[in-house]
Amino acid sequence: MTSRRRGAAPVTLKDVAADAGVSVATASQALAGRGRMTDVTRQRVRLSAERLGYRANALARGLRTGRTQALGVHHQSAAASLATAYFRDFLAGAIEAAHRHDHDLVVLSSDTTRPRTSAPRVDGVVVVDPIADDLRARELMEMPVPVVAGEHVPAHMPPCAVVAADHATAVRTVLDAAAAAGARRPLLAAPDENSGWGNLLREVVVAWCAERGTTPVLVSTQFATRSVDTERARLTPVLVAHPEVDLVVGASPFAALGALQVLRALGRTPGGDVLVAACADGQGLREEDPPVTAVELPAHALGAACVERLVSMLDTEGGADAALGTVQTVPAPVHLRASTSGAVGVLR
Amino acid sequence: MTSRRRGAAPVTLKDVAADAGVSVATASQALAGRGRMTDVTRQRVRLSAERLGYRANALARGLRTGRTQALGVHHQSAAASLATAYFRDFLAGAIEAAHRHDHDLVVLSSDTTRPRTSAPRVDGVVVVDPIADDLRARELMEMPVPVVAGEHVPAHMPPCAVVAADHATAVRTVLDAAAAAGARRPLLAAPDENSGWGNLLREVVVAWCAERGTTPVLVSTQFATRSVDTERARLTPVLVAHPEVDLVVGASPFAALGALQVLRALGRTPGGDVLVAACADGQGLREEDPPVTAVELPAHALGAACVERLVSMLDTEGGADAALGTVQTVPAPVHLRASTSGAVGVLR
DNA sequence: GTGAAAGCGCTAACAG
DNA sequence: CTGTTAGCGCTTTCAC
Repeated sequence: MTSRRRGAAPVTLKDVAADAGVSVATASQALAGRGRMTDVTRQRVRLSAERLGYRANALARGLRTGRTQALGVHHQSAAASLATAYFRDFLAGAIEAAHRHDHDLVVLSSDTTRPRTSAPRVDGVVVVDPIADDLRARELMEMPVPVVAGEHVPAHMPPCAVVAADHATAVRTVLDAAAAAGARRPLLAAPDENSGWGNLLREVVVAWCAERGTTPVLVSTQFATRSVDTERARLTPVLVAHPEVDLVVGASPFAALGALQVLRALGRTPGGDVLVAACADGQGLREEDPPVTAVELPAHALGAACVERLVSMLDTEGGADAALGTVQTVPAPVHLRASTSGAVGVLR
Repeated sequence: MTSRRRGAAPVTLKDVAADAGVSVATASQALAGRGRMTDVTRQRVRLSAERLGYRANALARGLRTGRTQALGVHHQSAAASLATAYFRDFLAGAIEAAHRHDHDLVVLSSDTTRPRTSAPRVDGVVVVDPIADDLRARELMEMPVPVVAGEHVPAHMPPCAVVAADHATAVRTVLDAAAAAGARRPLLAAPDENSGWGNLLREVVVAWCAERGTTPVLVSTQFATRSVDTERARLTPVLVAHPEVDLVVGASPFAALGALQVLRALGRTPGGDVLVAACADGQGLREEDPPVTAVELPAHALGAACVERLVSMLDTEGGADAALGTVQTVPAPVHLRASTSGAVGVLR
């Protein structure tokens, strides 16, 4: 039996070797299936190992081999973020993928008050939603460890491999749908330049407008803001000053919901004389009247894709360097709803 | 600046020592704030470390000190379980607590098809919902590492410290409420003996009945079962055979919902001539007609409490051994709803 | 005050 | 075929 008392000294390779009457080196090779030796010896070692309940010390192995079979995930305030469906689903996807490759998944301490005293014992890191002023994220991205960013990296952060939702396509779909329903002057409320996502949304909307000979009204929000009230306060003066706006695109559900409130207060009719959409779907949006058109962020798929990418970088010689700055994208379905007036349904 | 190329060799203590013109030993002590040396030397070392962007190698440190500053969580099929509010909230609580103590939280690979090849590099492990036939859980509990079980440990598993919701008090509250509304013959549908939770529920209900000179009807389910249909199929013959049952207590929401369906099909009136309750709250229960009385499992608090307990065991000499088999309990509020007929409201 | 040396448990190169 | 040796990066004891 392998059952042993808690607190008993762990069984080391030395113990196994002694028990089997071979040297540690031979024992190591026997268990790893490497090296050349008689099958008898190998079996003897294996038996000893099993009988003693031997488990290799991952620390020692990692120190020697440089691989730990563990991957890290970082998200600013990971614990609080678990309350959001996005991070939760992302994490579930990441865990599934990591376990599929027999790696443990480490949720890295996101205490931002102090830097890490030691480098995390992981082979690579996924940084979810890298935000320029997140110190821990920056710290991780500067470490000599392969990093995959889940979502675009803002300027002034070290480059790394990126896996992101295909926001460009999705947002264009939304804009086209709104244009088909008559919209001409969009307003975009998106996170400021600390967010790569916000930057991308701005780029896309500006480009789309330019193609039509117009320019969007732009409002900056904070990535971490999770309140309809804040967004409403921010949008009110802008919408008052720009009565010509006939399409409000909010990055977050909160921005879209805030816009809805402001527009109604201004006597306008969402889904009628003004259209509204969000670049990230959320429960509240479906339940509004009118339901709000939104991009479905494929959180689960993104989490899995980030880990898959990381693993393949790890498995490829020089893979991490080759991946620097390259972007892999995951489709983001668009849910067209009544708030953009025209057609209704899902576009994948 | 500390920014360095990806793939560049990590800065080791040796580099720092060389840069500061001292030995590795001195460098180590300087950074740890231990040892006796002039403040000048210490500062010089610290400066070098910072300038080079030194981060201690957690593997090497762990190998030497036996502490890794990381804790593990195990749950059978962790990834799939993230879909449940329970595990998600539990994990959030655990992560918060772990980060509070500056530990990383490792979601251990729950691939049950093969045993771990190496022991996880963690100082302690939380096993959520230990199930007797979960091989990985058993494996972890047999390792020479402190373990805290989140929920009661079934028979035939190694003993360990336990943190559990106070099901006994909660279920008695439910039973008393039902009795006050006239219920006399309870049926309990709970997971089989592989689940410590199921065992406890049975004990409590049997004891409660014994105090009233009766015995409950007992139905066994599987812990992993997450479907109303399965539960309905299981309950149908039993409820047909026992028309005298006037209170159905389901361990999971699924069992309670299944019971509701069966009872209605049999022409009975939940909340009227038969009462229904669940030992774990879930979204579906609140939305039923009548809404179903249920115990709120304090998942977040449990997750946090498990980690806190683990940390305190780690900090106490011999704390792990002392904790073996002891149970710490977390209050579980009871939501009395119309399905148990009488009073309605929350009891904490 | 500071450095040299040993060793945590493991694996990889090279002897025998 | 198997054992010996060296060393991953760090901490700790003990000399100097």
